[in-house]
Amino acid sequence: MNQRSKYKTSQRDILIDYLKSVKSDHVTAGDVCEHFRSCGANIAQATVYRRLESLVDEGIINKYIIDGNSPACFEYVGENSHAPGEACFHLKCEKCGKLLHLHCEELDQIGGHLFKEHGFKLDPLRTVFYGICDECR
Amino acid sequence: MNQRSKYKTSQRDILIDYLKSVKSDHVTAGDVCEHFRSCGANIAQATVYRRLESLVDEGIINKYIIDGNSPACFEYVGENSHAPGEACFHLKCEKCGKLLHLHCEELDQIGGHLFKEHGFKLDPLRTVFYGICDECR
DNA sequence: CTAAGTGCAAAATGTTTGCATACTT
DNA sequence: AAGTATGCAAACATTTTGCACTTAG
Repeated sequence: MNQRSKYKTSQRDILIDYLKSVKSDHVTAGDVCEHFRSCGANIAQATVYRRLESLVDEGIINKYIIDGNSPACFEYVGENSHAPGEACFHLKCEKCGKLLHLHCEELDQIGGHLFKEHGFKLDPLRTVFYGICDECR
Repeated sequence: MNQRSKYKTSQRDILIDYLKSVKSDHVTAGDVCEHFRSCGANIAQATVYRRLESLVDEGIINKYIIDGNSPACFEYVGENSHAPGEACFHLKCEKCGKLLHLHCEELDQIGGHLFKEHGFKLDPLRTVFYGICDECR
């Protein structure tokens, strides 16, 4: 953690551009590598993982760990970001595997509650709610 | 999923006994293997993983995926269980790594809210809240 | 020039699988 | 006897690492 990039390399730029271009889609490190392989941008897998990690630390992208055995996924959230309003909750259906994004005022409050009552500063970006979605019931 | 055990084997019993004996502690599959290795109970790693998975499906133990890169951990919750009152929330500190258990009325309501407003049936056993704990701030 | 980033291939980690054998029912 | 579980080792998938080389500042 806290491994922010210090040099501006072409690989870093290309990576950001790609993430920006698929904005709001969640892509895995594998997806990114695959994309670069197919479009001829030769960026090593290790670099993808390393840069992805540092971009997370810089707040340019978010990392979501949806479930232990599938790869983590990443999402562009903006270079001048940390706009707290942008954060959305993630609901993962245990049945169909779908990942739902949810903006909800009321849910926002649980962060405040956890903080005030339990001294716990919730990180909505890392937190995923598991359950069964509407369609699957 | 849904791979409940059909035969009652000695390995299954020994596994349950062990999980019961460390009740309320979270142990990883690795911990379990290690324990069996050191105490002479020769149970293969594959069996540990297979039985752990089926015990989860039977509701005898719970599985928590704390974060993508560390192993999942398991906790005994009882053979005649599924007592809904037992469910507690899990808070994971991203800094010190501590895993906190939390019983909270108010939090219980978010399940109801998600269900009524968003048609999502929350599974509190699988859901882990990430953030920074009291001590680490 | 120096610190940081890159690519490659190899290692590490946690979990799953194929298959022959052994155990439950 | 039929069906399931076990043990072993090998396979997997994702992510990390070591090291020589290149690049940005």
